[in-house]
Amino acid sequence: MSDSQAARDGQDDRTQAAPRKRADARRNEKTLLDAAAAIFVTSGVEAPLRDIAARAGVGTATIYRHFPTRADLIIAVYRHQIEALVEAGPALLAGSATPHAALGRWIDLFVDFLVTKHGLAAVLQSDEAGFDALHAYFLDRLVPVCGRLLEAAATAGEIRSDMSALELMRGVGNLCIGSENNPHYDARRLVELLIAGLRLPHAQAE
Amino acid sequence: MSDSQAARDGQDDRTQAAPRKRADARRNEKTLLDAAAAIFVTSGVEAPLRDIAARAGVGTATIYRHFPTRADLIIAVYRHQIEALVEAGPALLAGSATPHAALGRWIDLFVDFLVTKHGLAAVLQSDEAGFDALHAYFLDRLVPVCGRLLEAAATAGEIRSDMSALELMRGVGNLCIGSENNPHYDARRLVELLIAGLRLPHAQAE
DNA sequence: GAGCAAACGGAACATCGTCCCGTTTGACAA
DNA sequence: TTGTCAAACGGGACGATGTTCCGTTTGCTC
Repeated sequence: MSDSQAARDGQDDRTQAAPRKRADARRNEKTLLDAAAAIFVTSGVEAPLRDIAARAGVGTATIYRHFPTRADLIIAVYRHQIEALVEAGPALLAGSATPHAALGRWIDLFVDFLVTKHGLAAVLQSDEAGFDALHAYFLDRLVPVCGRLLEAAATAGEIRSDMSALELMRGVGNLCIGSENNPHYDARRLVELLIAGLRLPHAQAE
Repeated sequence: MSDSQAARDGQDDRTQAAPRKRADARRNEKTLLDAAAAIFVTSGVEAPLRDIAARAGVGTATIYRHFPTRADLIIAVYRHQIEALVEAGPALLAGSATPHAALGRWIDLFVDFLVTKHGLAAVLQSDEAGFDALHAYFLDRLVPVCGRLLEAAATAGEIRSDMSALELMRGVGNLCIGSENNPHYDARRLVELLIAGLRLPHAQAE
């Protein structure tokens, strides 16, 4: 639907239809998204807006100007993080020692993203259709990226090749359920074990 | 841990071990539970404590004295409502025109209870074990009561007899998911239809 | 570089959770 | 029954957070 379309060529929509924002406004929006993503990871999606504004170095009103409700902010961060994950895939593959190392780092970023994703689910309880659209968009964008990382690692003989990207991402997602504010459950560690478990016995240490 | 133990033999702990509370304290606790249950139904489990205190006719500090955290209050209301549902079953059966009418009214009370139950799930995200214990307690207590209502209605020839209490309660529970603060989804109406759908064609109007 | 509208920052305000403290009240013994 | 005291109470104070307002700044355009 229009959601996925808007998401795909988002910037075109904005620079095309809208009367073009001022440069500082565009800069602040991006700064806010980065700040919010970082704060969400450490403090959850219910973190005080003051904290986010402070990290971004802007006033609280600026957040309201760009994102009228918290749901708007979370959705924007969600899209922002998906784009970041899409770009991070090839970059990590090119910049890491081995494909498996790249996969591990990408999954780590993916775990960060899941905080936002789960927060989004909590915020969008009432909007089943909207959430489904965002979920479909998330799958469309990230499954291929994860698939390419898996494929590269499998081709290099580092990991077993019978694991689909969808299956892996579901597994990671499930490991992270209910891990917020729970000191007795370290999802990230378990995810690390899962990724480590993908390795084939004869693979070299990275 | 102690939570699950308290869940199993809750009242015994209180009347047995504790040095017996003052009469006004016991009275206020009960009043608070009733008030909170009512407020939860209309405003959800996140309702301001002031509202609950006001309805109960007590000060806000009194809530903290009885229930240090909101989770404690929700858990206590949860137990309180379960006991109320257990007692309501036979009472409705005795006082209603037909078993089917009693079943309908009981399910209506059950829907009220689900607001608390779902709120409890949200609050106890981190305490998987504690929630499981409370969930098991809920099933232990209510499935037989609902079963007796179903049985009575089936024996009276009012409803089909191939519906288990567990299945019905699950269905009702699922109908009520995500219905909070959602103006486009009237769970109670759907539940009514479900209960109406139980009737056998030849059953007399109640 | 001058003017204007857009955008900004931070303080003011409103709401809610939490805690404290002076007062009231129920329980129990004399 | 009455006196005593700890338990319980009410409500206001306080801190944290969401939201809005307004004077100031900043980036576009001519």
